[in-house]
Amino acid sequence: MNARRPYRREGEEARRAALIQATLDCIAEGGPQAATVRAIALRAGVTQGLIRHYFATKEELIAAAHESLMSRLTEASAARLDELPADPLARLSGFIANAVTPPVVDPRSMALWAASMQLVPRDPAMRAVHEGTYLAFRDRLEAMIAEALQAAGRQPPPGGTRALAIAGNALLDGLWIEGSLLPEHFAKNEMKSIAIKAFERLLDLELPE
Amino acid sequence: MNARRPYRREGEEARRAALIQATLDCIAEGGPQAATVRAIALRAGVTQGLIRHYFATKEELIAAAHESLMSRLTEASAARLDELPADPLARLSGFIANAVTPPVVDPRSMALWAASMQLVPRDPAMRAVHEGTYLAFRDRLEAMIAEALQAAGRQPPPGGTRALAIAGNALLDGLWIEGSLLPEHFAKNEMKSIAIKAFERLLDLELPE
DNA sequence: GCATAAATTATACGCTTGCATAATTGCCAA
DNA sequence: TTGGCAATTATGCAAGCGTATAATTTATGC
Repeated sequence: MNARRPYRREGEEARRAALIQATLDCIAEGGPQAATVRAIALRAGVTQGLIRHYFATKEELIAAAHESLMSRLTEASAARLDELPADPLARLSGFIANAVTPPVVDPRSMALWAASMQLVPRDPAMRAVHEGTYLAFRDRLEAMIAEALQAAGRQPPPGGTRALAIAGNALLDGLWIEGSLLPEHFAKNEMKSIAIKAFERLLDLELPE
Repeated sequence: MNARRPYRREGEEARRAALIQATLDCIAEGGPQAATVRAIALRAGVTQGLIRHYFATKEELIAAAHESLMSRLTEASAARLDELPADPLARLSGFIANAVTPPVVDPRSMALWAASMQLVPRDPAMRAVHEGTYLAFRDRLEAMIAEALQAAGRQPPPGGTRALAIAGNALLDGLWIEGSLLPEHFAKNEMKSIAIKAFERLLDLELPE
């Protein structure tokens, strides 16, 4: 006569958050195929039936997890913005350094990002999220570039700052990926110094730090 | 009394190649989870049992497919090198343009790349392949940068060309990703022009085209 | 305290998966 | 022409999957 497993009732929000967190952990650790309903439930400390109680389908849970991940990354980035100095040049420099060093550069985030990238081409919802976060980041970068140029008394190049923002964004993306994927190939502060020097040349500007 | 399905005997190499191709098609279309033994066999025009005859396990087939993909990309890149002009500046310019325009920029390649990126952190073999192809591409770029600088009579910046190659590689990677992922966000030749202008500023050099 | 509703566990079902193995067929050598 | 062997098909199996649903326990309001 095995006793039934005892349990505590948690609020809906807490349980949903725990399930989402467990889902992300599973994906980060073993890829999407490791994120089975049973594995997620086990990691969240509940039995598998409970998942159905909060998410009608597994697909729904995956989508919620992705949305949570992306908004968390966006929030983190926005929060950091407030911590940056007010001077436009130092501000841009800090923003760049932030994007290519831990904790933004991180194998786990990279794994999760790669997993969602895979869904973007065929899942419209995922695509919309990616589009939104990409443009938000790029627009933020473009604004900071414009302010930095203005502060230094420089003219934006012919064609405006759009091309600079696209290139700068691509540069940061690429460095983020390689820094996360092959961290031991780069010295301690190499990424930061490479990124800032590249932006200095890109913008024809001297950046602090 | 249904007749048994008729078949033709193919050489081992042809069948292996067909199975690998079918595997890549499946992954590109529906992600790794869509690459089931049955789906691959169906696409290759054989029955599922045959896969076991050529690959001891599905994992082995996946690894072979990944290796094939990567070496094909490397070969394609190397083949293009011969088609580039001899003049170092035009050569670098052509190399850059090539990296950010179709057929290199391509949603299918992007999907396959994302799928393998996911495996890099936990599969040592995948990691080794990624490391090798990344460094090969970067070294090639670094050599072309050095030649272009020399041809223009410029000195490499303090710290040498390593930093420039890392940054340039990251720039191309980032543009490749976004160009493949959100193609309709960029005008016809915008990627090419952005990439070349960015390199011009990065290297303080005028590039043709 | 007790009834009641909701949260959670427990169990089961049908399907798909990767893999094994037996049965057959196409092809080449003699 | 015809054996014989390897390539291929066909069939089956156990495990794991997502989902459905019934049974039970926790908490809450009266």
